[in-house]
Amino acid sequence: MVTRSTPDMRHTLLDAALHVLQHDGAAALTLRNITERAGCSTTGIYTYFGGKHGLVEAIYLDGFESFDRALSPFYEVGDLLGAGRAYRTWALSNQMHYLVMFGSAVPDFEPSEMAAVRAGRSFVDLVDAVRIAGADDPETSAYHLYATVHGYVMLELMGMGPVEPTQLDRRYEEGLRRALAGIRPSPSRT
Amino acid sequence: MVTRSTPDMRHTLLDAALHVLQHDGAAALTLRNITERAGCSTTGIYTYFGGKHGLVEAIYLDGFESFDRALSPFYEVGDLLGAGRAYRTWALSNQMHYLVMFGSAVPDFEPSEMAAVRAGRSFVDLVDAVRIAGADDPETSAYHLYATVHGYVMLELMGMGPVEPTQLDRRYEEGLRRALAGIRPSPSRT
DNA sequence: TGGTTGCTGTAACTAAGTTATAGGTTTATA
DNA sequence: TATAAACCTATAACTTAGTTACAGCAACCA
Repeated sequence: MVTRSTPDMRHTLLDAALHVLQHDGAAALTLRNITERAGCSTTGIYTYFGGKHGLVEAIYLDGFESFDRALSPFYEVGDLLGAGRAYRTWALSNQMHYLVMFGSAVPDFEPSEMAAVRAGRSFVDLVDAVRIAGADDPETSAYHLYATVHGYVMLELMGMGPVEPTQLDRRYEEGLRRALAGIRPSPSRT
Repeated sequence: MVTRSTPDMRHTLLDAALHVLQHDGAAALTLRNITERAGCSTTGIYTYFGGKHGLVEAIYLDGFESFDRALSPFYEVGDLLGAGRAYRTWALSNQMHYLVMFGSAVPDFEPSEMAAVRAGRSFVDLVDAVRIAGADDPETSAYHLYATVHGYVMLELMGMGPVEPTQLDRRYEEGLRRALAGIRPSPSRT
């Protein structure tokens, strides 16, 4: 029984794709795996996303939306330490998602101009937060913070750091401390 | 005319693979593209590497060898600033190679235990260099330096940083300065 | 010189992204 | 309400990629 397009077939497909991605990895992100889970044929991907590239771009954009929702509460109050912790928490909870956004998990994927601009907005939010926190050079400090946490998270996701979770926690806290130390003129200021 | 196995057919294949990877990207790294360039059939990949996974692992290992050769002159004299610059230079000269090693450019690839250990040796060398440079806690400081430069390089390779090359240069120098500032007890020491 | 070993190419198999086509369902219009 | 247009959907086929079966041939050894 096929009724006229479930109004949220697009959501169903995107959810299925995210489930496959998170549970079985980027290599298993095939149209047939996704559509089998979503309960339609591969044609659905073309109807709603124009193909696999469009689907991956939807994943990419959805990731930045979710990411921003996780960080904005901290940004709004200029809590850079909290934001840094939330950054890693989100990445560890959405490992494959993170690698689609920041790694090259889907080899032939490159975000469109529109998507890249959207992704850049997350950085603009960070710059504002760093400005609120009182940095001398918000752009440079924000980029430094961004690059540092990204480096820690990528190494952890790729399994290239220490293996014990507690040591990873400690290392990341130390990394945050050092990266933030360079931001305020006097680190002891409240 | 087919003579008995050219003694360096393995090298020929690896070179061809690196050429395809660097010029056409990870998505174009297909057995047929590689073997067409190397002048043999796809069977050669199975003879010398056991399949595509083995070939990618060879690329992975070759990358760390080349990487270490680029950094060791600086490590030996404890020149962390020079090593940091050489790190980025190597990554920018071998972008796709870097993404195979540190990104997830080949989605289903995971290095073997042996290969992961070999990759870890590069970090051990860095720890030694940081110790020579006089850090209080070489392990932690080395990991921080590692994560920071990796973060900067990954953002640059993924096109998620500023676009002007001179600004990327300046940003990276500033990142190095900040990351190194936390290493020596007194940054003004010669 | 004859046998063994190992490398090589051809061709076929399976899986994945994509597209053509036909059929059916909803919406709009007369 | 009847008809037409638009849209969605599934089936099936096409292309490409990783892999394997198989047969042939070159090098080495006794």
